[in-house]
Amino acid sequence: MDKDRPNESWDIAQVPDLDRIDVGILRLLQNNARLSVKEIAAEIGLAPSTTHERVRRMRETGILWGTHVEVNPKALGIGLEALLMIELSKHNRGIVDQFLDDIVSVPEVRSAFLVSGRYDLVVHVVVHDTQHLKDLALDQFTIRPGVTRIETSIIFDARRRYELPVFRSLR
Amino acid sequence: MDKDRPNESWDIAQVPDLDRIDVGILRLLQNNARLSVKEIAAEIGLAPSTTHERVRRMRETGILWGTHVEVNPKALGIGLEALLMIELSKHNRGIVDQFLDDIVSVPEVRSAFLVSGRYDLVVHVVVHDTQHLKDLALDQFTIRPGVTRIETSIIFDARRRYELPVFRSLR
DNA sequence: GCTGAAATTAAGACATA
DNA sequence: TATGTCTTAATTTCAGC
Repeated sequence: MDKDRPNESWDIAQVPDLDRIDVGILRLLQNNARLSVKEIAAEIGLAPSTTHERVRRMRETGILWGTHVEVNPKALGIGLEALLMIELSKHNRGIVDQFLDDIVSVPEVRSAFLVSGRYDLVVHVVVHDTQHLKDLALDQFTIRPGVTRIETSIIFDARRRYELPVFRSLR
Repeated sequence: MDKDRPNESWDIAQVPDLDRIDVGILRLLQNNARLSVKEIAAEIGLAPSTTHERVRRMRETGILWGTHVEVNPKALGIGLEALLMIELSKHNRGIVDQFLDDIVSVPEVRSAFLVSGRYDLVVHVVVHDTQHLKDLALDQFTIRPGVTRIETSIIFDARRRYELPVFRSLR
């Protein structure tokens, strides 16, 4: 769903073929991007060079995008996370796109979703404490033109999965 | 915010010291976990072995967690993402924790947040199409005991940042 | 805590089947 | 498309500053 990525939108007929081995490789790498080709090969029962070629191909065709390390938020002084549920007054395309682009440059913003339903935007932010959250909401969101209402939901607990499921037929 | 990680919750006095160089390394690795130590060293102007030692230390102390590759959702047949806003009837701790643990084992769930405010849970799901989304909502969420209401927000567009900001003093 | 060099291991290219 | 070999490049360790 992010912008500016290679091969983000394939024609449905152009989506590269994948088989069960490819999916196995993807599963391993989504959970640990630092696995060596040798380790992956041993896990899935293929020769390292073959495994290497498959990984290379998936990178080239845009199935595999970037890799990211996870950093412990507490180590950076992040003590609180929240979801900001935002209602906009105007749904003009240009305004909404600009809004998305603007807020993603705010350091506290981790992700921003343009959605259907009661709200128009859901924004995941990370902050130091409640004071910081209040200042952020007021200075960066309430103040923006087009914003009619913000509801702040503090995140008490979270769970994440790093492995995407497969909803297509495999070769 | 995730469970079962090393050093997830440091005492505020025990948070490891970081300096600007460490933060620079973290910034680079959050955007590209495949950077070689040599490349990082060149970028920040340090010797590779020193850089390596800093990375090793941050891994050991739990500042750096895992690494993950990003996979193009379209390559796996994922055509639609949504946020499910869920209201629960009972706020008994055990029930809520169990609920979180249960839904994170549903393949379509990417992340689940326990939050304050109008809803109790916000769940990010990935599906093939709208039919799939309907089935998922009914079969996996509406059906669960304790769920009183679900609002489905389809995600039209999204932006993400992979770099966490720093809200603490540095050595 | 930083450096530079040495040893170990991995990545990436290629010829072959 | 899979494999084994080979070359290049990286990681990781360590003695010295």
